[in-house]
Amino acid sequence: MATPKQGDLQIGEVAELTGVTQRTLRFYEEKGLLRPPSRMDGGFRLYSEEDVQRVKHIRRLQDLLGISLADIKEMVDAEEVLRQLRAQYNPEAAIAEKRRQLQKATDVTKAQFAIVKQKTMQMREMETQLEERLQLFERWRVELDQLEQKPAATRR
Amino acid sequence: MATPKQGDLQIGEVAELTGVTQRTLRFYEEKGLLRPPSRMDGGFRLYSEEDVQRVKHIRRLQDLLGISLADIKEMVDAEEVLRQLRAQYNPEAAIAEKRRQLQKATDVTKAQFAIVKQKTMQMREMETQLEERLQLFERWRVELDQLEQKPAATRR
DNA sequence: CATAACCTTGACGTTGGCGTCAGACCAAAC
DNA sequence: GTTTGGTCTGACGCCAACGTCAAGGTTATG
Repeated sequence: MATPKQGDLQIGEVAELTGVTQRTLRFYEEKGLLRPPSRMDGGFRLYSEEDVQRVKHIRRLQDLLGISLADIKEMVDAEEVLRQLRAQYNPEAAIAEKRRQLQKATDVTKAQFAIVKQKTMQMREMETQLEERLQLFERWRVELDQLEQKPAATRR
Repeated sequence: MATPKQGDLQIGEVAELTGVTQRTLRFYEEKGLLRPPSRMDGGFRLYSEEDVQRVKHIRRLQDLLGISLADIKEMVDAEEVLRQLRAQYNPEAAIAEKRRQLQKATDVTKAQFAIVKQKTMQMREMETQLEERLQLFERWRVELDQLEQKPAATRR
């Protein structure tokens, strides 16, 4: 943990890779959206590639779903459970506990899925609405063209 | 404008119909998202059914696209242009002006359409991701079931 | 006409999601 | 070892999108 392992990134690099500021990264950590990264001897944060992915994921959720960081925290927490499940998958102990965690992760994921699915549908509705409107505009444009043509034709 | 026309609604009713607070309605008016409604003699606001639709629309945009009210204002402004076009469609005067407005409305709508389309696609990506994850969970659950079954079987 | 229920305009408060310093410390290069 | 550049922890600032009084005017109801 003291020796900066290869592949680890400092906060500035992560900021550049993810497109957020350093302040934002510390803020996410503060709010529990990012697990506290390891540190160098001097105290500098050392992020993993996984952390980078997580930040990108958080931003996608923010941008796409437009939900609060608190809600996003719930989601990424569930994914943290997933990570843990994957990690200690071999140790046979506490199967009941694993089952519980798996159930929780499943529930959260299903909830997310429901939200996303509903939003997707509404978005597609809006998409077709806009498409229809564009067609309407096109018809109007044609009408305007004709209005401009006729007087010009009758004039000569 | 002084006589409360039938079908007009006071702010409280609009609030209930749309699910927003009165404060929010005044706030939207302040920010130019709602055109200032007519008033009763005493100064009470009188909204039309169209205003109600507009509020609902604004909320849909907020909820679905997760964009700022400033951006939403641009969108609904464009739709106001549309309304005007529809209203004064007969008067032949100023065809060039109408063409200009139509062009603007078309541009804005196309921009909206692009945004919505992109978001829709990304949402569908996320949808399939979540679906795959759920399937993974299901497989794990089955594995856990087997882990529980085997020791029970070898024990007897 | 009194009284309850609704509405008005300020004006200040709040929350989320960071931005922006300040002052100090750490790391890397010369 | 000193300079240069990245990073640290507070702490205050800021904007959007409202919430929440306060003090008063308006409208409907008995």
